[in-house]
Amino acid sequence: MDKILHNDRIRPVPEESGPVISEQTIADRIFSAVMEQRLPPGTKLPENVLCDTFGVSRARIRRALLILAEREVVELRSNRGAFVARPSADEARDVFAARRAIEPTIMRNVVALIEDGEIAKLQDHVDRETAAHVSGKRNEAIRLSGGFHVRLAEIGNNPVLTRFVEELVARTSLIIGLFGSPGISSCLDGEHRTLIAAIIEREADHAANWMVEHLNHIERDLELTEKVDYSIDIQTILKS
Amino acid sequence: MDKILHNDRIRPVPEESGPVISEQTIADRIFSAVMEQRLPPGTKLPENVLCDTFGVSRARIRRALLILAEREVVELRSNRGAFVARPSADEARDVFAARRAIEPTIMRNVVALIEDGEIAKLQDHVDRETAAHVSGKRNEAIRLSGGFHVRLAEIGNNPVLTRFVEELVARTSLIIGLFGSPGISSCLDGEHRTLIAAIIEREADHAANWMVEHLNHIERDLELTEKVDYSIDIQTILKS
DNA sequence: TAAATTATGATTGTGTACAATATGGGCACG
DNA sequence: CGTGCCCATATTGTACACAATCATAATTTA
Repeated sequence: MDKILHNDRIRPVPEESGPVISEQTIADRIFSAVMEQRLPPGTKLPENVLCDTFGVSRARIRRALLILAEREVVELRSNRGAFVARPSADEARDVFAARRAIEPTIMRNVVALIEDGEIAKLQDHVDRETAAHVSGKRNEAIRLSGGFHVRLAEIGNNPVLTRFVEELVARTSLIIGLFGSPGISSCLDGEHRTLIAAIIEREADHAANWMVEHLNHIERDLELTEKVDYSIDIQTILKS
Repeated sequence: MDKILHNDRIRPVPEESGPVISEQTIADRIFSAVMEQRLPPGTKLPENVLCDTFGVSRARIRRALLILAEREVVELRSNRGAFVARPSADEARDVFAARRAIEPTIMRNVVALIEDGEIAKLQDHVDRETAAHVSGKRNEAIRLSGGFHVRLAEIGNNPVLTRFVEELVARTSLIIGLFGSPGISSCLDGEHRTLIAAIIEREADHAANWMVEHLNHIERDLELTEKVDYSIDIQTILKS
């Protein structure tokens, strides 16, 4: 298990990548792994393994884990360690509600601010999404799909909202991993194209409304029933 | 300076308050102090002072500071320590834009979910705001004013959005401290009453629009020009 | 006298060692 | 044979001490 985590889920950092590696970098790498569903919800993240993986001391790993806990993608249980978060169905609904609150605004900002070069890049991005889909590269497809929303947030040019969206997109990956049906996600890149079309036409209202619809569709394709892992809940309940 | 920080800005934790004090508690206390403008922007937060203040080891203080840095209310400068954040004018605009994206949604949720008892409590809250205003208790007034928005978020019953609002309200306190004219804030509790009126009438659109207006008014009363603190910038620029 | 430079002190960053706690297996007992 | 208890082990939490870095002040020189 540890070996698998070490060798596969988080790739060891290359030796030539600078003398030290910051906790921010470590957090980002784990964050990316979560976003790409290489680290499934509930995965234990032992400090030793992460120390070996990144070649740093425990102190730095602990800071990285604390950063991730603040972003709600990692759960720190006292004296038990760090785990990739397992959002509940309620949390999932809250995450989507939050995205519906924020991302329409981002679409309006994008329509107001985007330049032609950026539009071409967005279309490129969606092309890569489609390519990943048809060639069955699931991780790649998931990464690009979330990255599209983050990219829009960046174009929207509000770092505060961008940070929120980054967090929400990562949590959405966890949610899809927990509540998603495996085959459903094949329609997402199509909707992304619809969003781009609205952007091109500079139709802020259309763009905002399509974003809400898009998020609704993603949420609707989930099975948001409490698949409680009883082995965990019994433990937690009985201890308290 | 350190003595002032120790004795006044952050009250020493009472001795009887349990054997240990968690980093979350420490972070919350500093967070509250920032929100109440007891800790002005740019204030240095030396680790050993905080150790003495809270009676804990440096390790815990460092974790608390990292939590606060993630919430963007504290800035960690490498090898120089922790400082209360000094938002730029651009950041200030972004914070208000983010609030305009999120808080109208919260108002809609409030209108949909609030119960009569909660309405009475909200009115109580605003009464206390007014009382603090007329009696000149500036800190109290600021705390209650921000707390009103957080309270609404809690009633909105979406913990994800609530956390975002908590952060944005705290950063708004810093922004008002930096860019606000001292006497302006006397109209806020009046607008809060308008918001409550819209909630009572269950007019979701009104409530949402009034929230946007309210946030616009707060932002408009600021002087969002870059008041660069040259003493700081000169240092940073000349060294690099 | 003023500016530059070095030296000193204080503060932060980091690694290591130890203590506390939870997990899992073995053992006794019902 | 199943259940409860206890001990060994592994992992996390915490404190301490040392190293690195930066700010301040004194000193020297032009």
